[in-house]
Amino acid sequence: MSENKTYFITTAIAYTSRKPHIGNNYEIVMTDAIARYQRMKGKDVFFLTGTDEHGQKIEDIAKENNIEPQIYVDKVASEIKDIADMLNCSYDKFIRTTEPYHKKTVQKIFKKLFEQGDIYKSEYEGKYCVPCESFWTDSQLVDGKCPDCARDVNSAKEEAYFLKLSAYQERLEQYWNENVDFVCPESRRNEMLNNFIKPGLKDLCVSRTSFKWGIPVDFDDKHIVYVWIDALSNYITALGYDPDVNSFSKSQKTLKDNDESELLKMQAGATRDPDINSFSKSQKTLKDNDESELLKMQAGATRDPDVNDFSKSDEHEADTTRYKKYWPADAHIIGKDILRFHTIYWPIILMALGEPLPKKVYGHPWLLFAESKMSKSTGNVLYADELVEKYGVDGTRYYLLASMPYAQDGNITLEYVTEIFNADLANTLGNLVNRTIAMSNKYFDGRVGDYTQTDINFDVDLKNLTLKTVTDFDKAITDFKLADACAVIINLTKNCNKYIDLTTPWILAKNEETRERLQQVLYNLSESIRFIGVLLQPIIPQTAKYILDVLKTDKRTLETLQAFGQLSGNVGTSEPLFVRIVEK
RNA sequence: UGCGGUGUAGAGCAGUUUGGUAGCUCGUCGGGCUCAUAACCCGGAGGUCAUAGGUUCAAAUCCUGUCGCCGCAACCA
Repeated sequence: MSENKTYFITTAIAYTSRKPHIGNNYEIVMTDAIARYQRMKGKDVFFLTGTDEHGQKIEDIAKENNIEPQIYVDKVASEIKDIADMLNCSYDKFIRTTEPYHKKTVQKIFKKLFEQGDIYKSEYEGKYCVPCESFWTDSQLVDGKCPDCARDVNSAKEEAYFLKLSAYQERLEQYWNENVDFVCPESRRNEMLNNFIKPGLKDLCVSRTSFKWGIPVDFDDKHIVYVWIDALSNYITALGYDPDVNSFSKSQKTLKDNDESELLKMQAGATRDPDINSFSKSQKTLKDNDESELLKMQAGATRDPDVNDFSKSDEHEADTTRYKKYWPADAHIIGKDILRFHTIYWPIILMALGEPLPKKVYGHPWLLFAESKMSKSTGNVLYADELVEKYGVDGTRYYLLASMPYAQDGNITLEYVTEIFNADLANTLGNLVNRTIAMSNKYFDGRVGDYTQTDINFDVDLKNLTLKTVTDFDKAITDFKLADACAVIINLTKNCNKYIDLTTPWILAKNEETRERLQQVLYNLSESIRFIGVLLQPIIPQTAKYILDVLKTDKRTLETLQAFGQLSGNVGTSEPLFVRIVEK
């Protein structure tokens, strides 16, 4: 196990056009589970999330509501952050693209790329719908007409800046070839490769003049930096990257390993407290965004400076220390729809800047509502707060993590969530903890005694499975297969339940001669439950803490799972972890 | 049309890389147990593995064709 090594993981930044639904929230929960696990492995983790707040759409929404875009995005960004907190996500920093340091750095990046010739001024040509004032691509047109208003479109030109992707074609291909696991899942990698890279890259339009709500190109301010350079750059601006400071001055030709980041490894000592977030987060339910809120904002047209407490690391990156320490990213966790931007455009932007490339990008699938895309207009949608209210934070987290496939779209309905909640959390896990703790108290006043190794098959099998679960879990979560990771734990839990039936402790309790055996049985169970509790920490942190608290153990690290038999002392008493939900 | 998926018991899925008696969860039926949250444990029923051919001693698994469904196709942030 590597110690004191950094691990930088990010979600995509969420677009602040509206309150996100549970399908949007899946990403941060998954990322949180990985981040928490990496902390358990002793990594110095930096977990970044945030919001993307610019663009035409937001400008339009703000106009419709007759408020300033900034007021609008403040509100939505705050909702997004509240949801992240509610779901107990242990991010280290929440970046907003409207923050001054981000804007300033993006302008510097744009300028640098322009000055070195990677960005050039040209004309954007496309189909233009005059009434809608929008450009469309051929593939967007519906029967050759504007997809919005179904009217005819004309060819039109607009002055714009372009990024020379074509110049980096070879280097990008080389990186892809030398890092076969740069993009996962594999099916998505093939899709990118066949559809975009192999046919050859076309230069990318990186500015707009059709709207104002964005970061102006500082040397040509009728142009606004279009989404790619603005949004993608968050991953480095959040760390304090500054193109004027030579962070990685040397060549980035060979990026296949992380020698450089090793060099930049943090000095000893600055490890993060893994429990810093586990319980203190607010469980407040979120108010629905209703119109009165918007009206209120219009009335008080000024921003409340206190509302904007977004950065847990209060200081806004004034230097590049953090950048040097954490970049390149170990993992970008993003939706499958934006893989292209993260696996083609983003690496090229970084190459142009002379910076190292991220090590891994995972394009996760979508969470569908009853087989169809979540959409507010059709009512096919669920929100995090509805689920948390019914299933609790951990019930919600568990469903998301346990039921999402690795490469294919997942599904959610209240029926499915209830099914999983009852089966895995209430019946299998909750009941196991409850019955075991109850027996410990009933038969031994909570004393677990000491570990006694036996040759009894039941004991040996349970112990072996318990130890194997640790490595299986590690493998699954390292591959980002959270559903497998959950299944591995539940499998152990089921086997613990079976162990109880095989060893029949209630019969052992009847005879004084079998009292010692009874103690062994309960010990083995409690110790296996300790393993379960430790491994559940990244998945359902509150419940895991509760379990470990009930066991009254401080053996909560991965190191304590290297050998079976470390539990000692007394256990406490337990309330049911999850109460079965009976629909009616 | 190109590319990538996908079609397995009532529902949701695994298995296909490295062919060898079809598996898991939920539901259902029967049994057991009573420490426990009407939970837990065991067993049964239920599948021509989309379809048509082919290779093979042997195919859900490899090859070819067909049909259905989904995603992506360069700027939809």
